[in-house]
Amino acid sequence: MLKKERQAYILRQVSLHNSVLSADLSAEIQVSEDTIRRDLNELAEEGKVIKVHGGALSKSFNSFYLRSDVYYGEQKKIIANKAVSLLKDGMFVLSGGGTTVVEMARMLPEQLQATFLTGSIPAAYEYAQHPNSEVIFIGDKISKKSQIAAGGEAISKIKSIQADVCIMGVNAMDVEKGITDNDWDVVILKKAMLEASHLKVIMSISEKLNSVQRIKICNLNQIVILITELDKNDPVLAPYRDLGITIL
Amino acid sequence: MLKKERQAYILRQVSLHNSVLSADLSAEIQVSEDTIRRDLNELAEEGKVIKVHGGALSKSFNSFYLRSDVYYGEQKKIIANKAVSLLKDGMFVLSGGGTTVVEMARMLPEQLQATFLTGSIPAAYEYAQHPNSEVIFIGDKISKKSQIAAGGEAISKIKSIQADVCIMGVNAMDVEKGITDNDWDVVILKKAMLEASHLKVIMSISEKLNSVQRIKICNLNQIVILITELDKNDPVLAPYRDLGITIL
DNA sequence: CCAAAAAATGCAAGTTTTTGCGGTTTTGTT
DNA sequence: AACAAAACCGCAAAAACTTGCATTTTTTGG
Repeated sequence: MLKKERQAYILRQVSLHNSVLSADLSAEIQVSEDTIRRDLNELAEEGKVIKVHGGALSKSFNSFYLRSDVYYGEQKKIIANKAVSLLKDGMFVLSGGGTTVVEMARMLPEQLQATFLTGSIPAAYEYAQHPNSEVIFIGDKISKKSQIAAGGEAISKIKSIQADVCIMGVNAMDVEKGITDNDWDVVILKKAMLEASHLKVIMSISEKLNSVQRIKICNLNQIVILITELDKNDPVLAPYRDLGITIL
Repeated sequence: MLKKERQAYILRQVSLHNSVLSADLSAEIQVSEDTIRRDLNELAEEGKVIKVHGGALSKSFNSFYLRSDVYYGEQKKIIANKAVSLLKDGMFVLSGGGTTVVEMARMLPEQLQATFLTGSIPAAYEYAQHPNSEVIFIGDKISKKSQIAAGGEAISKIKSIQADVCIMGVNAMDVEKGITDNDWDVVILKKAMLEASHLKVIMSISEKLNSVQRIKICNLNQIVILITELDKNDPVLAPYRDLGITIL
């Protein structure tokens, strides 16, 4: 096999799998690992691949795996935009505290006159910037990890109210296992929030779909509306639609 | 799986779920926890994540800074420095929400283990950044003007506690007229805060000395400690010292 | 076609990186 | 203060890399 052929084969494998191991290639092409290494080094010098210890990565690896926060930001803006459309004047909105919620808070239309209840410091801060809406902070001890008020005080306060809509981001969701999270305080809080509101809306970037974390918040059949950055007819969402959830 | 791939996976999990546990990752990727820990340390050194006991946190989630306009930054830093010296381990601190307080919150010594109660969003945010102190947010409707929780709920909550020290900035003070402000909500709140604490400390840049605003909070003889950016023996402060106030 | 030069390949020896493991220390919690 | 989990430390084995060199293959110029 010619050198050029071999390198072409390597490139194909890289673009196919996003990464290759020197040992694998060596076995596949039946040449010594040294040769593979030299090939990879050449390809790396030419800028065709990224050489790493043990093999090589595709150039597009960075955008594929190391999706920047900016990239997530775009998705979250799409979600936030859809969420905003649910809000009407006079509504009582129980709101969580994730980054998606903050994004939504920044996008509220000027004239909206709603009342937001939240226990999240960043979210409250953003809501407070809004000219026509009110913010009520549900106080308690602040959980450092998530910057939200968590504790019996907050829980009982939430339980005592009845909101029109509850909007929150989720950490993980799965058709089988429902909505899950890994922070005990947050779970308790979210449970209470969902119980306290009539219209239960959750927001999630599609990457979090079909993932599970340790502590369960609720089953999916409790959820009324699901917002992702995907088109509402995307096949990935089919199983959720089948559960009777409205997809936005 | 290549090391780089593994680290990329970790980064994705972190930015997706805001936090990860070493044990989880270890199980997911099927490598020893030691390896995960080494990865997390590397990523932390590169500034990609924040390493904590047991796992790591997303950098972006924990660092969206609240903008705070500091006009008299230097003077307020001097004041904040003096105020910090009053705080001791185990203290219950009732804290206001002005820029000076925020400045102070940023200057807390690492090891301080105190509990801060506040109704101010910016202040709570800063306190929450501190590694060893606790923050309890006193919730209520947020007054847009001052970014603090103001209302009957907050008042009655404050009245039900007994703090060691109350630290707040003031808007105007005068030997004759006492401490005054021009925002009704804030006045009510500050009154309650002063009543609820044993050691009453106020902070003010010297410019605000001998000025009066519309609504009265209290007389100066109630105040125990006054902190300004001036030297404690500055003649401007003489009338206040004569009232029996300790000048810092 | 041939021979010299150049390039490519494989191999061996030595070095570096990576990883997991046992034991100890630190940390956080109760 | 006590306990368990997590972090740290040092070590050792395995894998990967480097370098130098000998051998083979390809190229090139008569």
